[in-house]
Amino acid sequence: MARDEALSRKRIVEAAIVLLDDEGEDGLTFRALAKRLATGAGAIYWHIANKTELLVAASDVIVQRTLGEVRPHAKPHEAIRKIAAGVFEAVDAHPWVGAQLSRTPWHTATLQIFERIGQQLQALGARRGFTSATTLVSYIVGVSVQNAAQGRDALSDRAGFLATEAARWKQLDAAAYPFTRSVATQLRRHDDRAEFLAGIDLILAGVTA
Amino acid sequence: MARDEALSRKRIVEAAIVLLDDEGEDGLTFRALAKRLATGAGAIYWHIANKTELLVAASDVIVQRTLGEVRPHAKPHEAIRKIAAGVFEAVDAHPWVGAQLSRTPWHTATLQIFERIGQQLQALGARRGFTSATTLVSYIVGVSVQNAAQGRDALSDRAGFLATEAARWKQLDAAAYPFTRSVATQLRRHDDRAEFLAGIDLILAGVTA
DNA sequence: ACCTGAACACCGTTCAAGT
DNA sequence: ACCTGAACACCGTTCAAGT
Repeated sequence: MARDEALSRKRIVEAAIVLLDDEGEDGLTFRALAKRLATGAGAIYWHIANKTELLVAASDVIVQRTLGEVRPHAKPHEAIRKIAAGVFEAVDAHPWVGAQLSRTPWHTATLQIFERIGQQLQALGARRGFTSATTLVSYIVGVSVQNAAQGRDALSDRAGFLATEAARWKQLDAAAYPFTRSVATQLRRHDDRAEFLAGIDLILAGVTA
Repeated sequence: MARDEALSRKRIVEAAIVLLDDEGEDGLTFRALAKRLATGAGAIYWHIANKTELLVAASDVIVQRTLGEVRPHAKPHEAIRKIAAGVFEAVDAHPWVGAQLSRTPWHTATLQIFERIGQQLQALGARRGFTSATTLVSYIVGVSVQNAAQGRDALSDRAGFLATEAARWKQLDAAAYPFTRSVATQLRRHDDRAEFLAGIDLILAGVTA
């Protein structure tokens, strides 16, 4: 639709998002994007400086949209969990956003997450707001990115993947990997999203300790 | 030196590390690597399947070396700080390792960090060892990656960079960014490594709460 | 002002041909 | 068994030429 509209930065970024979601990060090429926009590859450069800027703009759109959809919550602790879960799910749904967030930290997208978290920490009466917010944002972005990066192997058969991994952990050298072996069973039955939120609770326990 | 030795997986990986450190991640090409090894690009493929495998092998070497250099410490809390600081500094010195760690989580390198942290958590008597270890490792890897990613802008003139950033934060819209504005001063005087370790302490406070 | 598309300077990877 | 290097199928980006 709207294939005959004039080219614009907005249309280009939106087409890039669709392409990234459809084909993955490798699928975004100027040639493929130009084809979808029914134009030449060079035309895009009139509106966007380069591929980096395009990726930044695309992931900013996703993060902004995501945070806009996170409803406020009266309890700060619960509000922080909702923001965290929102980012986690957004990066899970758009794995290419994860790579982008870790590549350009403290730009618009991360700063918006930082602000939202910080406001809730203030409401919580946290003493060391800066350190607490930094820790939480780093954790949220870090886990989301790592989750998205491994998602591909595991997506189709998550239970099977975890079972195989757990079996591998159990066969590790007993002298070198005692801890990993001892928690292999927990790996098999764990849920990434729940584990991520448990980490949020852990950090918040430290913040309010 | 040793330029006339036979090609081997080990020599290739070591040359790749030097090249990555010298020229950055973009500097690692099979052509450049072949030139340094005084051979043809195709020769490398006899020993290494592809570029991904080469990057994984190279970052495994760095992480293994790093963890080997972290001296044990009688106090678990202090030991965890030392492991964390070791990874942080290694990724800071070899930024390309960061990208690799977040790209392939739970492979050899990350698993070794997980094991080392987990052992200390057991020594600490932490109840929920799996969740605690997962949270700490995610945080350590996440922050290290994000720190390495932004390092380039900031490396030459760290104080100036932070001052500029802090000034930018203070000029943000007051209604939309109240928290960020309120901590701008702390950004200017903060130290990345100290802040990172403060986050470790925060999480450990939650673990033992 | 904006678009086109060929051209440039690269990549990772393959593979026939050598030793 | 191992190495060579040209060739293939791509990239991001530029730019003269068009409208």
